[in-house]
Amino acid sequence: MSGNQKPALRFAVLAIDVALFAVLDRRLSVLLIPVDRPPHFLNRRGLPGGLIAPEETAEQAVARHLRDKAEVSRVYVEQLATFSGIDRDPRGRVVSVAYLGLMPAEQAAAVPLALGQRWVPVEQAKHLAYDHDEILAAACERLRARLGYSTIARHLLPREFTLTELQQTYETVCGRAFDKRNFRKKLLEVGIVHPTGKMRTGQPSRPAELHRFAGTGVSVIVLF
Amino acid sequence: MSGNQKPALRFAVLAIDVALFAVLDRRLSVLLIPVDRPPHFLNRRGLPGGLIAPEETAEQAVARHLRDKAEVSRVYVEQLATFSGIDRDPRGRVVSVAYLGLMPAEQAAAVPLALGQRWVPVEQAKHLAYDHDEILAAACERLRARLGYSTIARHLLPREFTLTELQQTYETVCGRAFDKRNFRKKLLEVGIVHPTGKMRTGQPSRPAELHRFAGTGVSVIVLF
DNA sequence: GCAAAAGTGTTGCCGGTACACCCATGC
DNA sequence: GCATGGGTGTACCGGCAACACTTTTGC
Repeated sequence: MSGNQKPALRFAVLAIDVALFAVLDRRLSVLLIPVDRPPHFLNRRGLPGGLIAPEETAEQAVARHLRDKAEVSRVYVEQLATFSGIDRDPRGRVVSVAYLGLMPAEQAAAVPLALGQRWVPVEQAKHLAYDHDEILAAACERLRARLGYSTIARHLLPREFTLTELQQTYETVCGRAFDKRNFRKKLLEVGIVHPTGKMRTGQPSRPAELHRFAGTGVSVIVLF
Repeated sequence: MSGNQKPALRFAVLAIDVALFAVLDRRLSVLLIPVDRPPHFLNRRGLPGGLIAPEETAEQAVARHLRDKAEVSRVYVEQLATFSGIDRDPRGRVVSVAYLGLMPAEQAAAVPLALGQRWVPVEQAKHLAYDHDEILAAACERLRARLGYSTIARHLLPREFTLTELQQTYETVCGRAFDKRNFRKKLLEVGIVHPTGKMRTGQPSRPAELHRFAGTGVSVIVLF
């Protein structure tokens, strides 16, 4: 381990893994794929991922693997952390750059399940293969934190949404309730969402006004 | 840049880079080493770093390179982000896990400069080799942010310090002044620092009481 | 005794939180 | 007309920011 080791220019095996979240049925859920790699992992589940090719960035690898393996495209992702534990993959040394991804519920519902992949509520996503428990825990923690000081929630919702839907998204991810009046006041006066004038009708209740996030992309704010 | 380069660098090589900070002479400074790699980088400077060996984690690689190259040991480091731009190293594909490191001023002053390495105020650390400008910018931003909601500042100070030294450290990193009474009140009532009873004498002014950070390690708080 | 930095409390204001009722629609 | 969720305003309280003078030492 000390400096008298010859610089090892051998191939590094570099991978990406993605904790892709959606709020489904009022639960924070993560997309898991089947893992069956005898002798170490039999009938387990894990996060989607794969190797980084020699001529692509980690971000491009994320997009490629989500497209090819999960038939998922146009998702928001951001880098989480890199996991370099020596034995994280028992087959050999694999260093993984982990990403946090988000999807609106409707888009998540349209993800094909033919490949055995499933949306699983995070509290049930335990005993994953490799070190994916650890990656998932880091991703959850990061998501919860970012919700409070960024507009990242926009990527968990469709373009237009009601304020109740927005609030429920926050409540589901953060695991606690917010006061309806304070929540609306805050988001509107900070100016990160604004009303469209359109109404959502068809429910057996008073119609709700549809809103949109202001601007594009994720910006930094202070919400709570 | 593509696969037709020489074999040793044909696929991704994994490296670490460290933005190692210290507050010296009331300036936030970063440790830079000389970079002389014809034909791309002549007489430039860059962050210390090096390759990750096959049997060590990224954290171990950081410790090893700092020890071997900069003769620096026992520093606090935390992972920053991974940089995987395809052309970030013109010699070939190198993916780098970047780290943020911190040192107390006295320890930084004791770092040997024989190897050409220098502590450089961050505002003068421009035009670095590779993508190190980008890494350094990310590190500065992260350091400033973490100062406000963690006790990370403990690693920029010696074990015992005066409240004025602590405040100056915050002011230097954040680039703005704080009110003396409010600053002390906050840090003391939150309980992250506590007085030792010892005094620092020898200056031509009233002696100041020495303080310590409570507990060990970095914890999460809200300061401002 | 003078220069230099240490130490110490109070007040006003703003923002966060707690809280309850009427409204519009589908059936 | 009734069930369901949508939408709205106020009052209190606590935390943050602004602010100036006295104290202790070295020289």
